[in-house]
Amino acid sequence: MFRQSNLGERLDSAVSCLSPAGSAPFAALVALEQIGGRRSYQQDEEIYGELDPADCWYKVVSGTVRICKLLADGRRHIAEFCFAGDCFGIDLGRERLFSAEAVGDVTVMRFPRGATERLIDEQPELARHICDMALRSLAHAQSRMLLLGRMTASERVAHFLLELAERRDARRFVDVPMSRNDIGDYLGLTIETVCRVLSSFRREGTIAIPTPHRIELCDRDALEAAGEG
Amino acid sequence: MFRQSNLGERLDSAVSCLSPAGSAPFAALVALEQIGGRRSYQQDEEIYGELDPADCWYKVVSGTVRICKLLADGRRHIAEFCFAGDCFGIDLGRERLFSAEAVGDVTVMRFPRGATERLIDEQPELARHICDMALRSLAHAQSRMLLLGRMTASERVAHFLLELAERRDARRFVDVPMSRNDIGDYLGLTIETVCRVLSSFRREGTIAIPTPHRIELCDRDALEAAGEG
DNA sequence: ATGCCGCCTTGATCCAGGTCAACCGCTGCT
DNA sequence: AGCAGCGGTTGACCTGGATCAAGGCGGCAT
Repeated sequence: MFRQSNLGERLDSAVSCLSPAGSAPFAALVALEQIGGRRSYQQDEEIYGELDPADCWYKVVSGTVRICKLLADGRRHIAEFCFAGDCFGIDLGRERLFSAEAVGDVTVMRFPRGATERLIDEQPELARHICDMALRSLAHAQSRMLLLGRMTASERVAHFLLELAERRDARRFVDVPMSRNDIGDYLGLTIETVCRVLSSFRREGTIAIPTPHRIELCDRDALEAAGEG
Repeated sequence: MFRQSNLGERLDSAVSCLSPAGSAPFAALVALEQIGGRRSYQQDEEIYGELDPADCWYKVVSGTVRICKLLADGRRHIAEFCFAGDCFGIDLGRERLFSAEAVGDVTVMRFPRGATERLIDEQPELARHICDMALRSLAHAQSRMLLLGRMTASERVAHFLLELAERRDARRFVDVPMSRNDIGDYLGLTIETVCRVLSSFRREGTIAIPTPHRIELCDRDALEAAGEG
């Protein structure tokens, strides 16, 4: 639908972190690059917090970002992980509803909202592209709702590993930049349950865990079977 | 941001069922109405099924629609309920990932996808409006993920009642067109748990249940407290 | 090197919500 | 009227995953 751009990076995401269609029109993307500024964050540094003004959006250059929310009683929910090429922080309201934090060291491009809206007015194709990304994210959010609402712990973890492998273009060895705690909060499980499921997959020979942050998919079929009834 | 339209109906939704911003530009909406056709469905009739071609989208005129997915083993997940004014079936792919069914008797407007895309090309403002709707739905999907991933049964049901009241503009008496089963599949609970939580709210005087499909919110504060820690 | 600290892993126990089952009450059919 | 069927409600019991607790292990500072 859209002409292939040579900027190379995808405009991925999901819920205020939009997922990639094809590529946006070349001219629009070049113009976008003009208004963005580069910025880096250390491990666990906050990129923005809940209730901060939502006056800009971001694209991950390198590293991993988590989009999350903390409830009053300490429960935490991670809405999304964003990897290199993914966009996040595209919100409608004036204030952030979620916070964004660096999982490891992270570099991002930062785009002011005002300039982007002006750009959209000049280049209507851009609106269509963002619309596309939003709809794609919506579909992703849908499948996550299904996962959170109706899937068992094993199904969630299997699904997570496969998603991770796909999004990071990994065939056999997947590196897992986030902590077990982060995984738990992303999947609606506790850290202990995540560990136990991973261990049981390992015992069954489905995966190997050379280090906690590197997982080998030994039997992808078994994983896919575990990921969906 | 957008001029108020006098078409009266909102373009609501969430995940392939988009939520309302303000109103789209008048001219664009008038043009939209031109290409739509009206159609009615009986209770539990399928409007479209999974894997059907996604060649059109819909707007609810009257009644309630459920957007859902059935897993192989019979587990069902309801992604969204759509009420009068809400849009649904705006998908990116060629095939439906979810099905849409009439909760009760339903009347919808049906819009061909091709004609809509041509209209968007002519009226770029429309793309921006759809983008807006998609982002709004994304925010809604986010909060549902939090609910499904991290909230207790009581919190889910309280949240559901408040959401229902708000979306249907009800102050004290909320009518509940869907079955307990539908509610369970929407909230990631069983029918029995939904019943039990409703009964416990009733026992505490938070709500009254004159009929199964009509609920009185007697103590909204208590409900709001139950809906969020 | 050594000791501390944070993250991961594993085991033991608990409980919220699922499962199974009975029954109620309404509706529609004979 | 009588009865069958279906959705809703309630009770008894079970279980998957949470919670609580105890190490293990690697990295880093002293």
